Amino acid sequence: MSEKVKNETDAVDAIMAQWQREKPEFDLTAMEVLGRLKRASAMLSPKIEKVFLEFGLNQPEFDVLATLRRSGAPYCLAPTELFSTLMVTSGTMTNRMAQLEKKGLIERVPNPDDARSKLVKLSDKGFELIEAILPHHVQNGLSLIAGVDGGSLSDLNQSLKDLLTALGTSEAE
Amino acid sequence: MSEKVKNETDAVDAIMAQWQREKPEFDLTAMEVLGRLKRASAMLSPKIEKVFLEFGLNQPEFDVLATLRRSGAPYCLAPTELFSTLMVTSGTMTNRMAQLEKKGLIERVPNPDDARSKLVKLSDKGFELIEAILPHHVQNGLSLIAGVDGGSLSDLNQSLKDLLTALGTSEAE
DNA sequence: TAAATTTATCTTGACCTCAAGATAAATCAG
DNA sequence: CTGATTTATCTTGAGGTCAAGATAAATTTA
Repeated sequence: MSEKVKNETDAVDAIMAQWQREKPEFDLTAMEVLGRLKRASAMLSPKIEKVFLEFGLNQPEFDVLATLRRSGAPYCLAPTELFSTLMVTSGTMTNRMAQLEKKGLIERVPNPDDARSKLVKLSDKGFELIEAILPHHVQNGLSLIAGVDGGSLSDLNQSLKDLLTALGTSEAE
Repeated sequence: MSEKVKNETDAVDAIMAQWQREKPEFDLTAMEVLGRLKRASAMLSPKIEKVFLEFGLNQPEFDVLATLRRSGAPYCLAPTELFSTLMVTSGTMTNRMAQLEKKGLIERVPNPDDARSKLVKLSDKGFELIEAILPHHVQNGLSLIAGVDGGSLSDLNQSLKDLLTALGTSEAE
């Protein structure tokens, strides 16, 4: 458990030391791990988005194209499925779709089963773009975690899975 | 390392299965762990902010008050120290300070050493509010991770620390 | 089948954030 | 000491998100 030999301190250690001094009566175990989780996510986000920006997409736009792409042919989903998968509101999805449609990366096609919605479909241009980005995105991810040894990474993955399971998951990338 | 017996699947497993089907040639190890990290953070944020909202603060406002509080008496910092600690821009900090000042939770006092800036100081009201919130915040954090067993949590904390160290940290809560 | 209800999406208004440029004080060069 | 540069902060304009309300189609009920 805590038999590792690493003595390096990160920014969260400094924060915890302050809290310990000011509020010694608090059990800080949760704040520590939750603080690290938040910080890690915050630091990684711009590094991940950087690749998308080089291809003219921001993170939200990439998320939509990636969700359509991994759904498999014909790369077509209902808006409801998209925004529930992506954990955003319907209004947010409306904006994103308008943006992507203007760029010609998706198309709205009539839903034969439900006239209240139009389906969202990856255009040829959108398909080609996401295909072009994906290898770079995957490689970028590998680079970002390259400094962490395999065992620690495997621990991290399993622990996060435990946490997500405990929370009861949902959302996408 | 991977000798645990848990077979539960989370949402990221489903996403990875789609990618595996569509893009079997990709090494998805990074996407998997980064996806879980992002998702865990996204799911936790509203649950953490909920406590602050009950006290009339949002997350950004809490962050400022908490940073001042843990800095210790006299609970007074320069804007630059605040926004670099909190990893936001100076303009964002300007807005937050205006908000908190309007609520009477902070005061701007002249900086004797540098007339370009005014120091930000927790007001009595601000101090009392953060003191009132903190126990609830700490308890809430403990509740949020209650479903994860101690060993997994300890692994998670250490792995995140490894990751943050590898990334080269910065920011606050 | 017509009214009531539910579902799927869009619209509106407000909030938070950032990047880039503007201001003003502090510090440095000569 | 004076102009040039750096530093600290604020202002402005644009983007992304959400909550709540508005629409309109689908479904249920009588």
